[in-house]
Amino acid sequence: MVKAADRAKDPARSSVWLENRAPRRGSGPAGLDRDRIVAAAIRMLDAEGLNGLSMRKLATELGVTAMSLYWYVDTKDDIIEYAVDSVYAEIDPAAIGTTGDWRDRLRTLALEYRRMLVRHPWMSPCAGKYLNIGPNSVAVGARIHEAIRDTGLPVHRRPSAMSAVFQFVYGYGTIESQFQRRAAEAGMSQDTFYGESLRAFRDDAQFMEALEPMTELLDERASHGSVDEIWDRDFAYALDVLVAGIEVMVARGE
Amino acid sequence: MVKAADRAKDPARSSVWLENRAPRRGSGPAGLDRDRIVAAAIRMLDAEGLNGLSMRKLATELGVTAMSLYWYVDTKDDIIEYAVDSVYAEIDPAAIGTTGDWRDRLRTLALEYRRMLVRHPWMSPCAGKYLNIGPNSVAVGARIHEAIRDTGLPVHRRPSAMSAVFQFVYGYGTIESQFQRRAAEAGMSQDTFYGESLRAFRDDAQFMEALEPMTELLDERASHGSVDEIWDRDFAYALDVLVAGIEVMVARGE
DNA sequence: ATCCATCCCGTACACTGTACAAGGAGTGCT
DNA sequence: AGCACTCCTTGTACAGTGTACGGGATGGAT
Repeated sequence: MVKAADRAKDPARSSVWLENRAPRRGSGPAGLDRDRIVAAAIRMLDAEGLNGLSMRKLATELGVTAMSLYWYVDTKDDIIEYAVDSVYAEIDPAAIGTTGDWRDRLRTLALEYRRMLVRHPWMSPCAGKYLNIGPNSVAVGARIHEAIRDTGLPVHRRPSAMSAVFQFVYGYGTIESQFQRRAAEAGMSQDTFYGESLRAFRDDAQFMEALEPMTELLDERASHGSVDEIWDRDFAYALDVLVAGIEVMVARGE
Repeated sequence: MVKAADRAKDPARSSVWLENRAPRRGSGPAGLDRDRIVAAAIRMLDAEGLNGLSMRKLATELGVTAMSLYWYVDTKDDIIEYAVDSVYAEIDPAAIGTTGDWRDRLRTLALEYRRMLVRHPWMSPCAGKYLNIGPNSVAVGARIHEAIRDTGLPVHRRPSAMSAVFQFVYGYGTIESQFQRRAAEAGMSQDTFYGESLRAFRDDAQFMEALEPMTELLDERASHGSVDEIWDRDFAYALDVLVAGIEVMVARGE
């Protein structure tokens, strides 16, 4: 029998979910519980960011000492992994359905996914660090797969198509959420922060040459509404591009 | 005059590059130098990952104490930000050119970008944490912009199109590099690691239901060559989807 | 000789994740 | 009743982190 501590340190362990199938449940004297721990961790991550989460602070918030947490969890990283899967539950698979136009389903999924990333800015770096395999994320993945299946693309092309759509959503949501985080940290609205960034950019003679062609583009964009509207419109348009691309491939039978 | 330490802690400072325009250069008695520091940091990041980089270890490698580094740099995060921009230089903007079919240029850029992310697995989490504004990254951005400009898309759609392509590349490169990192940490080849992951997945009754439709897909994919080939083919195909989508939008005048 | 900028280092502080061993609370068995 | 046993919680301790602060060392200019 492998001890929990050894399991946690095994580099081959790719996800808590694959090895630790029987989660420790049931609350003890302190009313502790893995779900409660993860929920508190998410609150703290939302409020203070990835670096703001520490075992001691988390434990204090739960009225307990740091080491108590280790009864329910092998590692701090495990908490984060549980938290990552937990927020995937905000994308309700049931609300998407398994029938209807695949375009609509894909768009809804993409939108929900993006919103989730923006709501939890700490998610983006995590998605690049952990495997994101858990009951909730897998459920979402299944919906995505179903939507792609119904496009009519050949089987061996589906993973690529899934990538094309959802890696894009991930990347887009990342940029957006990081931008919002920066603006919030600077104590500015998104719009003034955007303006400030632009001005800083333009003023910097060091980059003038390379930046010149881009300022035109950014100015144009800035005159088309608030930053929020820009995000939404850009995202919708990019999704249209992807859907159009998929339709072309389907028509080509490729 | 704002002191360096205050500047570093100013939450409004979005990038070292925007505020710290006159980099401290020139080597002192110990032969130290910001370029040397950043180069050593990249080596260490490549070898030991994001968590493996510490000021003390980095200093030791340079034959110096930790605090010496702070003469050339305000913060550890700054080193990472310099490192991030530095690896963008691996995508040679000159090699891409500004003429020729935009499709070819886009594909080359995407491929180089992806390779860069895979070469430096620590880059992906960073891209989600920092702004990636620096001379090298801006130069790459300019090439991307030029390629998109030549598609014939209307000006106000270009940012969206850039997002669609490069957020996808970023997301894709992230998944790929993380997968490779996991495999390496587990001491397996990519192929056996892929097989192991599949088996673990399938064996796990807890997720059977949601996973069932996906195993077919994964099996199909596994039978189509090595993991490396799968990455390449998936990526190329997804790029085709995007290019096709852009062409449709151009044709629609949208 | 003095001053000053530049560069480097030793020490110290608050904080991190977590290993380890000891304790308490509850339950069931004898 | 006493004992054993499992489940949960805690105190202490360690090695490591980023970096603030003050003090040297060096070399060139005056």
